[in-house]
Amino acid sequence: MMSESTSAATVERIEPLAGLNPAQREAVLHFEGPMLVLAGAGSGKTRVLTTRIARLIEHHGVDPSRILSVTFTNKAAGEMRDRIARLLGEEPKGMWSGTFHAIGARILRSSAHHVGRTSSFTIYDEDDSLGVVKRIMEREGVPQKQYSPKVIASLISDAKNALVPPAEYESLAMDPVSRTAAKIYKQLEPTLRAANAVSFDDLLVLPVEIFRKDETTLARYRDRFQFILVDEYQDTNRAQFQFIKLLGSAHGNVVVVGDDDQSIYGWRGADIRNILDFEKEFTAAKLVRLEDNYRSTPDILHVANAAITQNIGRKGKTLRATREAGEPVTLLAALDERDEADFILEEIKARRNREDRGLNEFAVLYRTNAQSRALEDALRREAIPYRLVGSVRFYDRREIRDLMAYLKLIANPSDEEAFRRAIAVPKRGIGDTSVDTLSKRAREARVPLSEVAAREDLQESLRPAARKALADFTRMIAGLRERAKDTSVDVLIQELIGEIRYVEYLQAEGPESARDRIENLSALVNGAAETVIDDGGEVGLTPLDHFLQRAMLVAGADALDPSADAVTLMTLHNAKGLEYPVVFLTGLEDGLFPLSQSFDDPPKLEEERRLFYVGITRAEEKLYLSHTEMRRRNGELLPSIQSRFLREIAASNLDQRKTLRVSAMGRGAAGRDIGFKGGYQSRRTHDVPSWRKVDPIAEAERSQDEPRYVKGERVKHKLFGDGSIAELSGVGREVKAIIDFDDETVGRKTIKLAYTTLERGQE
DNA sequence: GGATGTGTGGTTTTT
DNA sequence: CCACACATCC
Repeated sequence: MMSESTSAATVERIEPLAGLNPAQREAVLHFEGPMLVLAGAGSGKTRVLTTRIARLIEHHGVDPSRILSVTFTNKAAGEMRDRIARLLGEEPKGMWSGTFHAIGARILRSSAHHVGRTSSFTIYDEDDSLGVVKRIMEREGVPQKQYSPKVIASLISDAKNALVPPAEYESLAMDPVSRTAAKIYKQLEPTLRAANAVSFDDLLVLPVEIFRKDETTLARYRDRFQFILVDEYQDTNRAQFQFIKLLGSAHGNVVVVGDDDQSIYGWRGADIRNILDFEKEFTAAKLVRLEDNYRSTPDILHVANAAITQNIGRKGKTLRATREAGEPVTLLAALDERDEADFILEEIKARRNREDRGLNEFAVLYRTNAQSRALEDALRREAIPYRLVGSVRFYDRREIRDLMAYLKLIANPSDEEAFRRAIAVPKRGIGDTSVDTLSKRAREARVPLSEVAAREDLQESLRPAARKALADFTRMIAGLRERAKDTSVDVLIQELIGEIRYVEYLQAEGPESARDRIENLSALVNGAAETVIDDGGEVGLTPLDHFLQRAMLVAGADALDPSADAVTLMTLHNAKGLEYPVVFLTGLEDGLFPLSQSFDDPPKLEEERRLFYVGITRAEEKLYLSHTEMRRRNGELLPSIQSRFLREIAASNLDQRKTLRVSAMGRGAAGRDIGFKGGYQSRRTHDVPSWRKVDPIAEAERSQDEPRYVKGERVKHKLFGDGSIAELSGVGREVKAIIDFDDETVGRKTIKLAYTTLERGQE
């Protein structure tokens, strides 16, 4: 295996263009000027990109340091680097490659003063930013009950990604929610600035702001990056477009590669206009289409094409198969998510033996992270190793966040979020009320929170005990900050853990959970040790800054080690850009995939369909599509309807199968016992026999067409007694009623009507 | 200030 | 089903 790839690389090195089809060759040979490459799934675009970069360097003599290559994940950036290195026989030294966020952070480090930060600014993740939003809302007296901080934060995030500044946003805000968001947005920037922090979105927005504001800085980067390449261009947002435009429009040497059919980040601000505007902004851009698919069998591609042609808004492109015919695509009906997981498990075991496959050749994909659970249970039961991508990110674990807060505070004394978290854990006699007092003081005196903590003259309102605790805390952080100057990050973390007696703290709160958590701590220490070796920061970052930055920007898929012998479990979004011989695409049920939120919103539904298309095209040899008859969702067992996406594919293209439990169910009452195993029975499904759900579509429609209850109507509930309907909301199975019950101990309740038996009142 | 318990609300996807 | 905000008590 090893020697094989080495020799392949040697061959490539001698003739890198060999084996390219005409379209690929055209894209590779293109030298200067703009180019848009529409690359279908599996059409060899990574190869095109890497070969082209290698050619720029080797054939055209372009210095690697003049190349900027933007990828969607850090892992993709690393892989691209490796492949180029193999083509060239040496590292492309000085080439910048990474995600927009990583590149933005890098630029910001050296130009931070333009936007009121220092080079050790902290990057706030979503949770941190949400915390800031909440605190501003509190300060401004905005009731969080009325305006959800999450909604406010996401409106602000949308505005940033569309490059709409606070003042402009305010002038556009008409409804109460947007007006509230505008108010918070206006305060957000000064608050972040005071904390010497930036949000994720700022990593894109602030560089653009600097480029626009400061011609010298812009010129520096524009002159440096003579050749710009952007992968996964369909998922860029407006801020990213501006970024590219500012850097690239002068010389026009910009190549973007994308596939409008795989645009799945509209909810994050990705804007399909970017593809159309590219040809407007970069006039006379060359257009190349890669439509030959080298990845999947004809059967799989057939299904993929059938699915995606249902979309109206697309440029239009058909994948052509180049591989030989293989197995048909299997459509599986399972009883519930457990049954589905069991089937997948059996198939994996069978194929592993029969076809001599490694576990890393299998991937199980799903729409939502919550779906991983049944799959994990099944795999764990049989001791089959698996790898969960994304989900609870390593850095999101509580124990890691705790320590990271300390590290952030050590690196950046102004970081208020970090201060708050660090001082709270472990408990040291300073609670929220004290911190709030200090924080208020800090704002009045216009100094960072940590300075108030260090200055006794600003703490007169505190109890003596709290003062003492605060002084100890401040001294400890100062000591660690001093240590950080000449200590490696891993050693620093170890000292920190000892200093705050963190292991003892974890053990005190639960001996059995402590084991896992302590293990994570050593993983953090190991990770820190590796990062330092890995690459020296070139912008004069301290090792700690560098470590923190990396930690904040890793994606779920970045950690994926493809060589490990384990089944991969991940969301469809995480699967972008990956491929596997055998793919299971699960949970194809209306309301889950596509999600019900997209039903009455055609653009959203099309995005869901593109996600489906992305999933299908991950498969090389064998694809399974599965759905269940019923599924547990948020602790509720709900009957499911086969996804409309499946109904769009002609049955003749599919090998249709049922699990034993589903077949048993169809035969009669016996199915019920098999279906509902102990504990699975839900009170809301009580006397609705599952096999009666053979035509759930009709049922869903029926319940939609009949507004069976009206506001004010009197009803009787089996448990809660009589009451009257105060409010009705939702459609179909989602109809909910708020009912005021006469019994005052019951009071007001919100009830989902579909599975509750209500009797009509007498009045 | 902090621990413990209860109600409530929300729940898609992620750099 | 879970996480979180809030209330209550120590």
